[in-house]
Amino acid sequence: MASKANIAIQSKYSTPKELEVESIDFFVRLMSLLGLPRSVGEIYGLLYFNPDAMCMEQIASKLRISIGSASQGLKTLRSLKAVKTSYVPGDRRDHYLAESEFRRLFSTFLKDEILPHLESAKDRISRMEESLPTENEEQSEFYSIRIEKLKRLTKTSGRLLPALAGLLRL
Amino acid sequence: MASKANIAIQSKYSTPKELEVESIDFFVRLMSLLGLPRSVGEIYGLLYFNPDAMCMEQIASKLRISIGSASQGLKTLRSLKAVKTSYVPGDRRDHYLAESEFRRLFSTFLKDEILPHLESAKDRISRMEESLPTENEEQSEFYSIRIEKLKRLTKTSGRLLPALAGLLRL
DNA sequence: CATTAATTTCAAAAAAAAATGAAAAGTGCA
DNA sequence: TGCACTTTTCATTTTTTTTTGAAATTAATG
Repeated sequence: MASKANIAIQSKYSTPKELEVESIDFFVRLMSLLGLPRSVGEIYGLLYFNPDAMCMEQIASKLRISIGSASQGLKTLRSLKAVKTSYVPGDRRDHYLAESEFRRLFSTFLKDEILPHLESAKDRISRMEESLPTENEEQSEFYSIRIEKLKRLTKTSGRLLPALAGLLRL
Repeated sequence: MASKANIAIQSKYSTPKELEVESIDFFVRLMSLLGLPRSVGEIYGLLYFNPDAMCMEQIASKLRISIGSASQGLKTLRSLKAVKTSYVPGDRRDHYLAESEFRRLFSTFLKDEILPHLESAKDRISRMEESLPTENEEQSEFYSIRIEKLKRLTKTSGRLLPALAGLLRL
């Protein structure tokens, strides 16, 4: 009980309030651009400027969100490889640090959220080609051209997006 | 009144049902990836494989959505430059065709939805720099490095995204 | 083991986003 | 100008997403 964790044993120094607020704001917006819930942005924003690893309870109470949200949010961030856990001796709780390499975050996001859509898009385009009408010349040309454009779109995206993630050596 | 538009005077031929369904499905997903509502994807998907321009009422009734949704959705698509209007003699209603150059759609989307966020991000980072603590050496170095990474992120994005749109000559 | 602390899960509540449709506004034509 | 048709607007409803918190699960410790 003496090692109860709200006795912050090894705290280096604490994030200036102003910096913390701006950081949370920044990442809430960024994550929401990626379609992720506000709580995920809040957690990442809080961790980003924190020199010390934080446990879930600290995160939830600092952000005034429920432990359910915190747990869910951390799960999302873990799956995006946007946080890492750090071992704190004498404390059995998990402690979290922000992964500050955005490249990892984005490439995981691309792999998990975007590329699967590209895959299913390819299937869908195949099905389109099968249902192409063949009777009328002018008619089938119109549809072919449209389908061709969709193919180019998916092909280009499939090449460009991963390249993009690679370029992001931040 | 004789020119009532459901008498489809100049209809070339009609989209095969299967193609239409797949197209709507495709674009509903794509638009939702961009954070746009389902109705916007439905409308664009319907227009994409339609050789003839359609008026709002036709779109709404074909998709079984309200005219309010149709109006809103077309407004969004117009602002993205994803549809063009075409004049139909003897009919005063607006008629819509899909703009099949995706490049335009994406570059408008970037300009309208992403770049403004990048702008405000720059401001936010400036504010962060102002609230950087200066007392402690090690401390301020940690924060500086983090801020530096945010700067690189916004700078890289600001250069990469427009380039991306340019590459998309589909 | 049994206990207690930490975390996850998930049904219900709250909040946010989207769709509806009727009323208001706009538009062209006689 | 006035009428009839078309489109937009927006308060309300519906749907979807997110959050909450209590219960269930998991895991460490004495």
